[in-house]
Amino acid sequence: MREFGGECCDMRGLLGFLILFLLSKKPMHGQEIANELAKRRGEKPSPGTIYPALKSLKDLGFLSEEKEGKTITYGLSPKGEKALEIAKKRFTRTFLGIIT
Amino acid sequence: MREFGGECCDMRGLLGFLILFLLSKKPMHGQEIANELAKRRGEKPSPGTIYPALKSLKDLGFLSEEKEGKTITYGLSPKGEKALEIAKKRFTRTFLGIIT
DNA sequence: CAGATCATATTGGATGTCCGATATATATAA
DNA sequence: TTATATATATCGGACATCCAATATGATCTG
Repeated sequence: MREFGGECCDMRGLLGFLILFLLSKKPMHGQEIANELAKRRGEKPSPGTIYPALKSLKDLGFLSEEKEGKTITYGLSPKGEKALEIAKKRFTRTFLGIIT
Repeated sequence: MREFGGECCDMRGLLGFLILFLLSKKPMHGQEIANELAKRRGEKPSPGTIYPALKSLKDLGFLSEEKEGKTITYGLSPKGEKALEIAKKRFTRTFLGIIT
């Protein structure tokens, strides 16, 4: 049970969900997202984590992107917003009562 | 990204955490825990999921148990309560703002 | 134009998570 | 006693997650 062995409570499986949530607050590019996740998690996700995650979300049609020079600013597509709402409901039902 | 492919938002990596939380509310045996998880998740975890998870938590010294016939009622040990508090803090910091 | 820096991207692999199938033990029913 | 149901337990393996290392491309500075 990895989440209590010292690296308690990582976000296994919920990374995409967290990214969608963060992007719903404010459009960001990859590094900004990584930094924002670092604040929450305590550790900055590696490039090999963040970019494949973004690619997956993009492939699912959940992201809008705007390229400007070397940076790509991501936001939520309408499909992404819808997916986030559904995911939020499930997340809330599953973890209800834990956050007090 | 499995959590949006149709089986959105499973609890990957947070199963042990959820079990500790449930047991902090009320001591339960394996099947009760599985049923309680079913309510939250929508799907009942299989025996191959729930019992290894309980074993891990037990091996970590987080559970107290009381055997009575064929059922084993689990509760939290002092060590388990402490671990839950720490895990709750991390969870809250990570997912703050998502549950509205 | 080099050289440095930053953002993005890919890939290989170690590890973790969870399920299905199966097995054991206890209790209940016929 | 035999059959059935329920709770617990284990094992093998499919799949997912995430990181480290590395590579690509753009921007800036000397």
